[in-house]
Amino acid sequence: MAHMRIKDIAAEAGVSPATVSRYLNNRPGQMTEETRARIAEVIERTGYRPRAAARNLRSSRTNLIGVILADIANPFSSAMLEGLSASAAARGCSLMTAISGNDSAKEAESLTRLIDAGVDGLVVNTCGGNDAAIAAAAGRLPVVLLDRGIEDGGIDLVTSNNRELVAGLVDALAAAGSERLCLLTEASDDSPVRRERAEAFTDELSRRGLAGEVVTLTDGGAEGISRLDEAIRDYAGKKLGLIAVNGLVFLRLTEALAQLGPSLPAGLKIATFDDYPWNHVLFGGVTTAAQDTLAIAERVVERLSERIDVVTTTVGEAARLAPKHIEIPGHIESRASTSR
Amino acid sequence: MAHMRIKDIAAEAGVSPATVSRYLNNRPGQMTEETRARIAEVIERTGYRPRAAARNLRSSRTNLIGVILADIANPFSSAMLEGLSASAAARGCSLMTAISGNDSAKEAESLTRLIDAGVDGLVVNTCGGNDAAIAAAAGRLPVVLLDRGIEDGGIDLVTSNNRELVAGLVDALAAAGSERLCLLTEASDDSPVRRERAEAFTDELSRRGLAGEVVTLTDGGAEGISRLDEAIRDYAGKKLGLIAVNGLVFLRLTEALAQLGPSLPAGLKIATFDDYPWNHVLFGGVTTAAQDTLAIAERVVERLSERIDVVTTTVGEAARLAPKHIEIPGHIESRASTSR
DNA sequence: TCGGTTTACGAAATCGGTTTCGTTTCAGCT
DNA sequence: AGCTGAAACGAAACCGATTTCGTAAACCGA
Repeated sequence: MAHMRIKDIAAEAGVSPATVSRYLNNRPGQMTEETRARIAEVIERTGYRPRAAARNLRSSRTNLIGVILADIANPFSSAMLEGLSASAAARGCSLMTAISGNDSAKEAESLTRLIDAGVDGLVVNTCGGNDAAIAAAAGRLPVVLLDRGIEDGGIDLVTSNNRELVAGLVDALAAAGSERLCLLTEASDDSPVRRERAEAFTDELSRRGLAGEVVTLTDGGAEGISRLDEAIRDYAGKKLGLIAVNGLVFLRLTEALAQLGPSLPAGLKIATFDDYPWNHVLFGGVTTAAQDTLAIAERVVERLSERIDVVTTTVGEAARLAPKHIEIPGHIESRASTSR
Repeated sequence: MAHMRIKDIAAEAGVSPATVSRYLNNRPGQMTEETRARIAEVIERTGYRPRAAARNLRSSRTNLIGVILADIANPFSSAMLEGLSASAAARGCSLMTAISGNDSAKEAESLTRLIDAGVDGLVVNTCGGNDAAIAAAAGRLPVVLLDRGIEDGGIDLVTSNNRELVAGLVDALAAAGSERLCLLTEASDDSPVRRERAEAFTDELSRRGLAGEVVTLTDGGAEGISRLDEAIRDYAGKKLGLIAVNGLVFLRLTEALAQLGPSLPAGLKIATFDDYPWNHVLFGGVTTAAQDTLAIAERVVERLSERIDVVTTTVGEAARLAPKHIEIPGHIESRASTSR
């Protein structure tokens, strides 16, 4: 037979389609061990697979999770995607992905495209500029924000414990003898993550009575680099410690320092966020605040599943889950760049 | 109204559901400019969005493209994903992604999960071990292989023009004065890509009358590195040139060379495949065979779309498209590591 | 003016599952 | 035996679009 339908299976097994459906979804309406076995045998023998579209239509459930990522070039994002994929698969769900490439318009378009496709829930690593649209989406279906929140609040958010990680890096630099610290950021990146890290940084400095500041590199290589040189010169002889607020800033920092020579100027210590592969290699190893991407992904999917279950179970508007900010601890990889 | 259905729109516009459907899919059966406008107005006003599941069921088309990636940590893969996402979106399709993590079992599972979900076609960057399953899948729906072919053949394959890229790297090294060349590979990687590059490498050497060989690093850091040291020592004083067969091998090479100092031993030249971000930084810039990931992605989606159209259009088994191997030219980024 | 095509559109079947609402059967209890 | 309640299952409605088929009106050339 070209295409088996549930009624064919039912006929073959001598039961009704309803019973086969119950079997497929192992529903509470129990069935005899014998009929169960008979249906199983027929399905096994014929290699029958239920048509997802039909199932989706009637049950208005797709087992699809939409994922919108801001920047897949960022290893954080790709690690996240792998984690999400695994966690979703473990729950029998597939991922529909869209990449916004840090373009708000594309992000908005992805939002509607995924919702129109009927995803059960949405994971959004927003690039910003769509707070209203995201809030609206969250009103229509479960949404969990990944790494970057939106102003509104009211939506679940899963991030690393940035304050702790910042403290860890400051620790490492201080222990390595740095007397003044700079947190390097980029002008173009005004994300909540960057802001949170910057705040935590200044808080941490004042808590410890350390000198330092947040240095924003303007975009466009040359200017940013000269700005950096300046910062380094300013502190020359004062045991400077640098923290790159993310992996991209760290790369730019590396390029800038390259002209000063392959190893760090005496007394200069470096640390960075995001555990990129090259962190093991550059400067003989850079001390890194590593995020636990797998754990983050797992929590995101877990949380989303909870919400999806609530939506499909609850009748009224009661029993809503209160929005949470879930923080996943990361850890510090101490490497050569902060050895004494 | 809670959920608008097409019949509601039809009633509101004073036409039949069939006409609204024609409007939604702008079908050949033309309609009056006036009714078109009336329908458009109602849809606009009500914010109606057709239910994808219903549409999928009836038309047995989902506008979904399944993507299975072997290793998302590889920047090649993430760049590819971004390209695929963009190309698919341009055709009104969404991506369903699965990450096999180079695990054959997961790949097989992803294969059936995506097919069951009803994707219109499949892009597979296989990790190997599922040739039969993939060939079977290709018999049931359009499949395009990405970067890695399978033995069978008979399935479309899109790759870079590896032979040309190998020749380009050999060129660069020869021009930089290298007298003996090594292509560094890893034992665990027995992919067709690696084999093709290795073949092209030896062909190219003999064509030019250059000395050299393929060196396979055994896996597990220590042993691989000692093997590399050996290779380097063997050729000491003979102007050695090294080519890393891919970005991961290059990273390991870098670690191994780190103990020899931050800059290259005199006379040692290096080049690598895959334009990773750190290639700009390490050794002051590494000459790289860069693949045109965007072009590859575009061709993959284009080819898949062709096949999908053929499937949904053609009645009989006639008019099949012959399988093709499409090669996309890349280019060589000359950097400091191969300057004279 | 009249047969023959198009064109614009509607009625109803259809896609293939799930879900609701019975109905039958049978064990357990009085 | 008669009653009750639960367990096992079937009949038929249903999800919301698309698609086929048919028809009335408009158009067109002779």
